[in-house]
Amino acid sequence: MAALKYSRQRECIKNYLAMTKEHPTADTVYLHVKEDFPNISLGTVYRNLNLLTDLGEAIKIPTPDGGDRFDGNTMPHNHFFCTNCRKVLDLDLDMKKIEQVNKAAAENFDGIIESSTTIFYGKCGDCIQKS
Amino acid sequence: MAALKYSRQRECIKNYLAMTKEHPTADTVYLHVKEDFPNISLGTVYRNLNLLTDLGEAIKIPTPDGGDRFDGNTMPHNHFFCTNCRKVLDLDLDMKKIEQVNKAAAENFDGIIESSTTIFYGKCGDCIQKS
DNA sequence: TTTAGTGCAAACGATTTGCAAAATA
DNA sequence: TATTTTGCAAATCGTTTGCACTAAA
Repeated sequence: MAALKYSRQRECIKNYLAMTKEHPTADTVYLHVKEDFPNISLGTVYRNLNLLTDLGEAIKIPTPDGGDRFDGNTMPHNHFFCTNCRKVLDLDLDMKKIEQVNKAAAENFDGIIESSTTIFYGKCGDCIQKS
Repeated sequence: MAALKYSRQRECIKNYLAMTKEHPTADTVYLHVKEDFPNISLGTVYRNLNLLTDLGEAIKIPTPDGGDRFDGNTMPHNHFFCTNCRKVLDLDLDMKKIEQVNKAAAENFDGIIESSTTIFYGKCGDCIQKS
């Protein structure tokens, strides 16, 4: 049910997610979209972010920080979380390896594995240089 | 600093984590430990759960549900999250595969990868039968 | 007797929700 | 006009924290 209706706010959020590479928090999205829609509320941002993830047009990345990050790139790929500066980066990784792991995991399991998320932890290049 | 001192509450939490396989939330731990320590507070449970994870005597598993789960089994292993009943299960998986993926990930990355967590998603055996 | 751990309750940050008004179909 | 989406504010959820008190070393 629930026929989807167009909204400029959602469009703007979608565009922002599509062009940025910084894996923003909901609040960062809010701050950015606010430039075009000064009256937009955080609630609307959350509603649309959730809607987009449900539609498969965005990805929600949980971090050890508590808050989630959002990513407009829905192609299967992996993420790196810098434990020093708390940045989230994309990780270029042969997805064949991931599929192999998924397959291996399915072998001794009586349920159905639909997907898997891997987050890598460590220090990013920037943080290493500064130390 | 901060010399560690014994506490029966912590001991009880530790024992519970050691014997259960259900990957409990902080609240579930609280409810259980309350049977032995009726006056224990949720704050104490959180403090000890965090202490134990810092000491490496427990693992904190973030779920898409928001709340974290805790695991007394600190041996490297993987977890499965049932998107239907929200249960967390252990997954028997050859850790060599995981290490391969970690290694592959490090190759094209200018930072340092210290660890990685993989969570598998799907439907567990119980939920499949019931449908 | 010094230091760490506890219970309690208040505070917190991230996210969700109810509702009347505004936008879309 | 019918239905969805919005803005706002209050509410909720999981977790953390300050403080006076108790237990361990």
